[in-house]
Amino acid sequence: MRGYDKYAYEPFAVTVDLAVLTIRGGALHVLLVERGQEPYAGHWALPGGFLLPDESAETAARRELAEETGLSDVSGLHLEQLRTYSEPDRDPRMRVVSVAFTALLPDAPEPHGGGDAAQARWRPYDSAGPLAFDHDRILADAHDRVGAQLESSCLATAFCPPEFTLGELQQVYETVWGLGLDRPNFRRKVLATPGFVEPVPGAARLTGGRGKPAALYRAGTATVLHPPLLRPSREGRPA
Amino acid sequence: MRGYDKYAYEPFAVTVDLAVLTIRGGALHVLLVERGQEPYAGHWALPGGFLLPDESAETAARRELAEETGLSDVSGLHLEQLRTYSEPDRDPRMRVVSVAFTALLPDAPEPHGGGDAAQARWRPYDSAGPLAFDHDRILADAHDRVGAQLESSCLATAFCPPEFTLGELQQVYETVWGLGLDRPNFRRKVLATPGFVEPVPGAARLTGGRGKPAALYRAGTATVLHPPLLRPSREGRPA
DNA sequence: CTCTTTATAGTCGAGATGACTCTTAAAGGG
DNA sequence: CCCTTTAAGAGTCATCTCGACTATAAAGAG
Repeated sequence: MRGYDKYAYEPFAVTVDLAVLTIRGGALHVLLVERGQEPYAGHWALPGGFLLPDESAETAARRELAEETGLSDVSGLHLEQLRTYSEPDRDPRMRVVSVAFTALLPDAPEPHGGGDAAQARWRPYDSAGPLAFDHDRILADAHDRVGAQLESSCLATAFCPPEFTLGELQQVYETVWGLGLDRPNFRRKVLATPGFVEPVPGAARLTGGRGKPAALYRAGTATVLHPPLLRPSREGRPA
Repeated sequence: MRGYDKYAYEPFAVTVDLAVLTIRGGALHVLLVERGQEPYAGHWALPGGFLLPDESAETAARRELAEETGLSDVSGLHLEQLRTYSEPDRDPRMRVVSVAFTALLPDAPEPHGGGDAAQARWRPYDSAGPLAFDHDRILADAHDRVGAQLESSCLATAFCPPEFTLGELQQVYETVWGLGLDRPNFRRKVLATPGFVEPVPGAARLTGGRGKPAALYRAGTATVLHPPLLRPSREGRPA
């Protein structure tokens, strides 16, 4: 806060950018909007927008999320600050500082384009880029962060509907991490972690096709995983 | 980025705030500056300042760090973005969005007050508050983040001088976590993690007092701890 | 009915971890 | 000079965890 009254300070435009992730058909998807104006007209970008005068970045992010996804209730969705991007040349027109957020959605309703002309669409994460501005970097950072958080938090349930099977939960891990997990071991680990999931008493769901019906679970009260659910590392031990 | 040309956007003042942490005499300390002007004149605050027109937040943070600590070379110090604070009322004078950083220092030279009149001083973390603005919250968030990062990264060496003993490294963990660790187990764990530390060939240091001289180590090349060094949880297993 | 598919239960060994004990090498006091 | 104190570092041992794997149960397809 030094220099408040001593030096002139530069005014900046402040925006929020959202990396909205969901899982559709076993693949990680991200919500993108098509830009209608220069620069990057016709390119895809992460949804976002300017802070209003009386909004915090969190408030603005939640407002933008509601606008872009068309969901009526975004109050329960997982929204978390990622980091702030402030390189001087990240927007060719002017100095823009952007606070990026990650949002995780359980189901994936088609976005209805928000309130303006730009169309919005779910795109597979692997074929999302190249995006406008530095959004490729933001998206990659969001993926890294979410992948790391799956290890030590109960975040995975944010990708799942209110009631889900352990198979669905496992698919969240496999999809985000991009690798397969052993089903009995995953099950043992999840059930041994108090507060991660709690069984829905009598319910079982036909998973939509063949096979034995799976028991249903709800997200538990815990937020951190103790001990963590570590993803297998490539280098086990170079003894 | 929607609405760039459609809506007016509010200009914001953008600052950086720094939670500069070090360990002095077995206690966590934080660098504070005394405010000379209203609001909060006479209160202590985290060092920080406005972004210059052509600076990224990271560049500004490193510049402020050099100014506030008086260190000639801050290029090697650990500096990391924490999060951005943007509540509309966090500064009573105007709308200020602040990007907060954590910085970790090995040794603790007395700060020489920077280039302006405000005095700067190391304060014990436990008796640091109350601070100006929302800096208590920022400082607490920084402590949480650093504590969590000690578990899964090699960050602890950032608190240590270039050559250090395992006892000193352990004290970093104990100080930040606020609990005692078993020395042989800590030693075993650190040495079993490839790339965490590497021995300085023939060197041993008289630790300054009684006891067997300890071997010296340098920070290794690894950045992540696989597997992590978990802090003991209060609830071991309520079986 | 039989095969396939998916959920769930159980087994087994290697590795990691927590709680200890013991030895070694220095300083300091008498 | 000897003995105590202090801290480093080596080693032990039981337990827990985890990965790999096998087996059983419950559904649909043919």
